[in-house]
Amino acid sequence: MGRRPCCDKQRVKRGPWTAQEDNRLAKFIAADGRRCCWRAVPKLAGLQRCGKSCRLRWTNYLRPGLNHSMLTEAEEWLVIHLHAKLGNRWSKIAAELSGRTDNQIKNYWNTRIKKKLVGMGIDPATHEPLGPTESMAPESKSDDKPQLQEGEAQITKAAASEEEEQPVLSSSFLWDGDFSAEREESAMFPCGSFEGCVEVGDEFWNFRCDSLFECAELGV
DNA sequence: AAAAACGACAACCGCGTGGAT
DNA sequence: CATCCACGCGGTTGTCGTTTT
Repeated sequence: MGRRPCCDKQRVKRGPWTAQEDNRLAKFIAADGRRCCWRAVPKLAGLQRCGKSCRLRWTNYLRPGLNHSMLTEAEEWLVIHLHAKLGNRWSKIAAELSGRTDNQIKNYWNTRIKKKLVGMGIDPATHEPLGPTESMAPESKSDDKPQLQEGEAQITKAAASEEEEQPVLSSSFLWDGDFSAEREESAMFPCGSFEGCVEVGDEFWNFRCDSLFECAELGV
């Protein structure tokens, strides 16, 4: 429909941001940058970037409170679980994880989780088993009291109070991957079941896994 | 040691949406 | 109601570091 481009691509700098640019943008936004629209920000902050680029840099990298470390196992579970529920709604998924951005979640999904799921025989798009092994389907275990099987984890949203019983999210997914080679700081829980609760934003999520499963950085 | 391949992530792009006029 | 504008979202690409050959 003949939209106007977001910026003059001829005059605007592109590519990776330098520390100096980061500094300028962060200082400007911290001062009173959010009182004007993003389009005006680069001009006022003395940057040769377009407003869109500034907004992206701020929201994905410079914004206070961002967690730039790798996702924890609990966060990975949450991402997989939320993706099964929401699909590629990265911003919605990111909103459930404090200090994470949609871009971060999206990249993590595309580069790591996707491969893990494929390696486990699960279609990342549908969360259904790949190939003819239909018996692996999560729906096939819809008993009232599901007994978690080898490598299976369950995540439920913890009730906000003792009266409030209904978990907003409650389901399980198969997990028979091996993470042991990936994180040195990980702790192995070689047998039996392991349960915990992790704080994500202002909410608490319970998780449980039986049998061989690695749990890292959970702080529970 | 050098080149090629691969992986991870930052950044860009186009489109949709909602508010203002 | 139509149009403009700013912003946010999701998909894609580019860049750089690491690993493999």
